[in-house]
Amino acid sequence: MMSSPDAFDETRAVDLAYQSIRDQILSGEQAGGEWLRESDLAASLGVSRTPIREALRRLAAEGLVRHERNRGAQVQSWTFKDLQDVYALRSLVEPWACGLAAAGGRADLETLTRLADEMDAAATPPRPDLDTLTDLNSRFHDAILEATGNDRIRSMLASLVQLPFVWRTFSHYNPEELRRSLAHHHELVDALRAGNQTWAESVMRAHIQSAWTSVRRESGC
Amino acid sequence: MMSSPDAFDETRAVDLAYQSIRDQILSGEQAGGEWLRESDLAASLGVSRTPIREALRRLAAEGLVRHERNRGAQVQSWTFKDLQDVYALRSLVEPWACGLAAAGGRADLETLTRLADEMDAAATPPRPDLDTLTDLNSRFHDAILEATGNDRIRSMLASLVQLPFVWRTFSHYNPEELRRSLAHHHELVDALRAGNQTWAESVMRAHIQSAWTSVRRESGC
DNA sequence: ATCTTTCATATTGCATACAACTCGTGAATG
DNA sequence: CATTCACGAGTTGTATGCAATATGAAAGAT
Repeated sequence: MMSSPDAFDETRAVDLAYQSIRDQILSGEQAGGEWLRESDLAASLGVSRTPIREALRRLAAEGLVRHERNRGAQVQSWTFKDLQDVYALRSLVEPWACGLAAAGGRADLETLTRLADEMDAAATPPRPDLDTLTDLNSRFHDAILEATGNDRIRSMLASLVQLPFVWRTFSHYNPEELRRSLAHHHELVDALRAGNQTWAESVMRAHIQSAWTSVRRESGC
Repeated sequence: MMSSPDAFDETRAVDLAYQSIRDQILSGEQAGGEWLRESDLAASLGVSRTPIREALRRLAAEGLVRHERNRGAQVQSWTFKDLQDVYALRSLVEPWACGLAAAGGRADLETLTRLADEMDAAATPPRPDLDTLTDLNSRFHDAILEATGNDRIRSMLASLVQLPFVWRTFSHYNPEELRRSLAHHHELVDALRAGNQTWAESVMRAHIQSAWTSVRRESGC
């Protein structure tokens, strides 16, 4: 699951540990609140505690695990308020970034188009492939952020989107919502191609608000 | 310099290392691009390489140092574009957060008033005390973010404001700009007390744009 | 002379051993 | 019976030794 962005070298013990633990968390294999014992992880991955510790600290910095002094790390557990906070921030920053990308005219329209098409394909099989959709979706959004030329936005939002990951946003969509979400992506490409800042910003805002509505409904709050 | 937020325990080697290295960077003692050798730091702080490594990784996650595989860590060096990116993001997020705080009405007005007054005091001596001003300022801004109730905003912006730290924003102000900046703080408290979202948001935006103008002028760009 | 190869050195990456700390358990005490 | 204290098992924190990797300079080939 979750293709590895080549910055990681599987032969390195730290990266192996980081990815493995991260996948366990994002896949829901490890429930929130679960303790992550260094010895256990080290034994199960066949490395020593040293790289495990480093991986855990990295994950703590990203907010995926909670670190307690002299007690260890546990999988971060999320509340509805966390989701609320994340979507509030995303719906402020990401539309703005999208507008910036449109105004700058540096977006990689070929890649964006390809990603949007691939998402269409991943959605059509008898059963939509949620893992692939999630992966393509995050790459689509990241490609837009990249086009802003402001790398700080990317790293800031990167840690934000991990929570929706855990909640598996796409599994909350009904067929019509999924179709609408995919349509938004194509509309975003058009807005970027037109270089229309307001249009791009508005579509992205609608896109996120729409997602938030689905997530909120499914959260039962 | 830089009062320690009690989350740190000076008896712990990691925290000692983290704070020490961080202070060296923020104070400008270590120039950008300088290599941070684990052995050197370990020897100079009287601890082993293990906690040094952990501190360096933490600083890397916060963007203060740059880590290169199998080569080590060097002090992150900043360009004008980095400053530009940071201020662009701050002037989007922080005014919004300030408006949120005003609408929420949960701001700790006593503390904010006290901080603003203390900054006035720190600015009046023959020579303004820039270190104290910087410290009080970051606490003032953080107190506003806290009032939003959205903890993610705080941690997000925390990593952003470190760069202006390095650039020692206050040393760029001329006397009139300093006076205006302090006046903004008092006006922010009034806007928050009035619960006026638009007012609070606007003052904060003006506050940041004003700072950006000073910084840009002094950067010679 | 210039380019390539080899090797010494410095540095990080990882494994392991030991120290310090946390917390539950149970005995001792009021 | 309730409370406190002490202790021991389990876990994290730190130190140290060794392996792997990168860099630069010297030697050799073209």
